[in-house]
Amino acid sequence: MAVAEPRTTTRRRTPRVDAIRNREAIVEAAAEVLAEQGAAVDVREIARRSGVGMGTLYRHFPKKEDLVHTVLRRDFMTWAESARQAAIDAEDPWAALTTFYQQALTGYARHRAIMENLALTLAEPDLEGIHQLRLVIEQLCARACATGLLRPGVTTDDLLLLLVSLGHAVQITDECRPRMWNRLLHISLDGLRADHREPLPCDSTVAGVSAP
Amino acid sequence: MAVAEPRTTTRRRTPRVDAIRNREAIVEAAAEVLAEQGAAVDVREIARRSGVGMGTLYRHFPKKEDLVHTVLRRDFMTWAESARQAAIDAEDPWAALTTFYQQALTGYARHRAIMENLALTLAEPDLEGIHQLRLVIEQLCARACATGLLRPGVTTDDLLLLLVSLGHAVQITDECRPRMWNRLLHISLDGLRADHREPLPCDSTVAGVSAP
DNA sequence: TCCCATGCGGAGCACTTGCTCCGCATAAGT
DNA sequence: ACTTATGCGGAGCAAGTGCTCCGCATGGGA
Repeated sequence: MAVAEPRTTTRRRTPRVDAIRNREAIVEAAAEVLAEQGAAVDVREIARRSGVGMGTLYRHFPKKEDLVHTVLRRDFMTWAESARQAAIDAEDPWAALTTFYQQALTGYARHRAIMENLALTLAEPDLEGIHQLRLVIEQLCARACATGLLRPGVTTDDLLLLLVSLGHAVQITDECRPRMWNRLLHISLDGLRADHREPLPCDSTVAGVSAP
Repeated sequence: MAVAEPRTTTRRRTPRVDAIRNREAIVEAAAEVLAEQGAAVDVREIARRSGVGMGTLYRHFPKKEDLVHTVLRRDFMTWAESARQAAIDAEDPWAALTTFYQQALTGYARHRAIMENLALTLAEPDLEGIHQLRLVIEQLCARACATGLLRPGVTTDDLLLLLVSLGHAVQITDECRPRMWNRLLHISLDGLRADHREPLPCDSTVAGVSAP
């Protein structure tokens, strides 16, 4: 069964080399453009930058969404990987947490398409890379919590929402007031420390608002 | 000179009543739609809701931008006014600050067009309403600072950026995790209190990673 | 070298959206 | 009632964008 027919129905198993090259060029160009301009970009711009025609682009990625997802999965994976590494290298749990935010906000908050989709970490982390990132933050949270440095009751979702929130602040201030967000980060991190009088409101951690 | 010509060139000083009615209907409908869907909405939708034709809409507001600005000015003014009132009513400066954030995030973070434009408070507060809102926050900041409750070095811009940042968090979590942002607000407000060891980084540098 | 399955390019279609144009309706002054 | 400046409606234009179609080029097996 697994024997390939010799001549009549020669199914090619591997794509042609130019097709592979083109596919990579498309992803590369798309990554650039998505980082710069977000997912609302014109598909023609991606085709232009990758030196490829529309037909080629749409054969490799039948929907714009397919291309966007491919790129986002790749970039989120890269991010998660580097974040995990940085977290491992860090001396103590608290340093790991602060370093993570610093790195994330310095390096990835400029990636517009990533920031646009980061909110999905909270709703539906279906994209593989997003899930990986979530796992890293979960670990950071657990470690900082275990050492008693993190304010009791702070959850992974809190840290994620803070990331999304600050990511937006970075995008807003990036051009007109560079690194102004750094002050906000300090403020938020201090609010995350354990030395506070009152506990956090457990408002609706689990969709809490009482049902009608 | 100021005498109006009697019949040949009767310049009407006041517009026709139906024109006034239409204009108001347009603004009303636009305010609704902009709050729900943001400024990227189709102009036809506004015309439809206000029961008016495209021609009418574009005579009153030659550019879509004109209509949007008119609505935003109105809504920002309303917001600033109610915020000012609430701040005056508050018992102490800190309560005024927390109440402001609560009210802003509960009531105005759902206004999509307002949130989209709130970032302008930091860059170019040319819209009159935005400037008014900035003044309110300036007062809140000054009062809380004077009583020593606010962390030294915190500026009006910090409070504004926090507002923008949290506003985004509200929009993100509004549907899937209602009021989850409340926890983030508590964290941030605690970070704003005066009882912290280290001072805030004075804007740029700090941030560890050395400049080239 | 020859052949053809596989892949390529980009004009063009379908739809959206900001804005205009112009024939028709009517408020309001006489 | 009559007139007309003022205002109205909505079809339609122009530009942008996702996606398709089809004639042509070519990698790679023989």
